[in-house]
Amino acid sequence: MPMTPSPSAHRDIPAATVSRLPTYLRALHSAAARGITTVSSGQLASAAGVLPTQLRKDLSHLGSHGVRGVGYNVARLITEIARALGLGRAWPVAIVGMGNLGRALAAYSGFGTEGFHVVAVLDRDPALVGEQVAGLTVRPIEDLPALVAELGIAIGVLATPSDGAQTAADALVAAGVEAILTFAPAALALPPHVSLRRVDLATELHVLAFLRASLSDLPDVGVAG
Amino acid sequence: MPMTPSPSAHRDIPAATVSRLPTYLRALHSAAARGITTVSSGQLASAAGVLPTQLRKDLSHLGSHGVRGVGYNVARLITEIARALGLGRAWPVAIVGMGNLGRALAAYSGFGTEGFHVVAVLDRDPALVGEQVAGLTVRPIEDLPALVAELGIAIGVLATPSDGAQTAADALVAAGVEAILTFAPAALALPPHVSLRRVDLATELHVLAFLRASLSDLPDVGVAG
DNA sequence: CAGACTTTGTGCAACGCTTCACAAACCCCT
DNA sequence: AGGGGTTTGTGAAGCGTTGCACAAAGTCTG
Repeated sequence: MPMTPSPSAHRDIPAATVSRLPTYLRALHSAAARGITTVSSGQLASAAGVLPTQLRKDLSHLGSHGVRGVGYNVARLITEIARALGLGRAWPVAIVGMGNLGRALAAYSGFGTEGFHVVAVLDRDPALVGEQVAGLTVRPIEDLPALVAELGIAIGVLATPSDGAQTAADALVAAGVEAILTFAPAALALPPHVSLRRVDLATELHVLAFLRASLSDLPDVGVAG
Repeated sequence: MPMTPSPSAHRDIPAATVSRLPTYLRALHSAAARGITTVSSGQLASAAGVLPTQLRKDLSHLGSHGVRGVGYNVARLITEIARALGLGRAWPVAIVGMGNLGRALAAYSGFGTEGFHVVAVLDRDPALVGEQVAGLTVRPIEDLPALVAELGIAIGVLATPSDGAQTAADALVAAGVEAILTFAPAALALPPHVSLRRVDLATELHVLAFLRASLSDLPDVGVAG
């Protein structure tokens, strides 16, 4: 079995590790921009807000190797992480739902790096169709199959209200999109081969309220000034 | 203060459970709105997208008790979860950074439920100060201490670019805010008593790219129609 | 009132992730 | 060339979370 002997650490990267790799990548880009060519696990870890041990264990899953006594080559590590994450190709993104959040996401600069590009914005509301948002014309949902085929859209972002989320998700899946990022606080039913990622702003606030409230319960902390 | 002896399961609720409670709460509100007064763990779990066992274990940390053979009383469970999360009081929120994202968050309806209210919006840029956003006047960062004292602000939301995030966070902490939700993709250094929660949109896209890419690597899935 | 049925609550095992401790490997200086 | 210092890579322990299996507890029917 060939199986590409050395650089085949593709799979079996723990999910927790994957979710930290983008942070490492950002810190590495920042270091490279400052002309730094080598970093130790301690430096990189503190830039990323994790422990050095965790960074090293994370990196060990990549098959990437640092140099003992020296550290990691910044440029090489950037390449390794980018490859592990599947970057290095273009990732055309479509955003469905052009309310406040959808507009902000369309204009958000964080969505325009590392190969991610918003190439289509859509809305169900005919009143919004045809408007210009972040340099793009708002299209109706019915255009999705054509847009996906034409632009190679690989990721769909749902910024619709909760009630429209399932319908919009179904439309994305029907059009061939297999990765969805949703901001709608609703449980979506999707085929198993579609990857889903949820960002729930209300939940984050609730968790913070819980943390803050249990803080106040504590006997002697944070009361006196 | 009486201290309410029996229902004091406040602390030692697992973090994973806390992060699911808001979802349950939302499903319960939806059920209540439809006139449903009793739900089984199976029904509620499927509405929330988790397994019934997990729902029951989560709920067991609340001290709340359902009725065997019947299920949970919707109204009572709403009260129990809300109390566990520290809801039932007002949570004034301040948003720092009035770029695209900050504006969208200020107008986002999901931030206006369950006692959460955006009561102040701020920006470092003098050109933005004085503008109206979502019915509020943009204030300069220097006003934070006065606003926190006056409005009882308990939660700060950071929607600034990465470079300004640490400064803005310091200003929030100095003003007395002890819970921060940040959208800036930067590692923040904060005093240990301040609760921090990060939402990183770029990371979510990267993770999706990884999931999508490993999907394509798979031998025989999703290729043929 | 008894027995069948339903649904909750929970001890326990399995799993994954994090952290520690330490050996292996490399550089640099003399 | 050798020794000291530094940093990586990883086995193993510790911890929290998930999922299972089953007993306990309640309702409903005859």
